[in-house]
Amino acid sequence: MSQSDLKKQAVWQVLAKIPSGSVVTYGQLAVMAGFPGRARWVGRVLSELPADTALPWHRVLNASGHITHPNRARAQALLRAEGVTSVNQRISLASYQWHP
DNA sequence: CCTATGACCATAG
DNA sequence: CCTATGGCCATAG
Repeated sequence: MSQSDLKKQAVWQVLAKIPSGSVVTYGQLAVMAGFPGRARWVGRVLSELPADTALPWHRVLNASGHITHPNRARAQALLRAEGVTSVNQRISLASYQWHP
């Protein structure tokens, strides 16, 4: 078990707790996992998730409420099924952002 | 060691 | 809205 694996697990655990119908930003996820200022790294961790993961990767957006994931259509479809709507590719963080 | 590259971010213009 | 800049940092070459 390497240190980097443990750090990634911290991210996965926080991600798993994000409830359906809400979203968080990469920066927030980084803070919640205990790595403030490392949003970029979090994005990298998510990019390594297997395609068939059960984790809600689609609930993570960039700071401006845009889906940055390569497969935007899929992420948007999943979010819409949870009641999260977007206007012009933009999601209102004010309305959906998760506040633990 | 150095450079390049990201599912990023805040700020400035 | 857009680009540029500086910061962040693991990974790859």
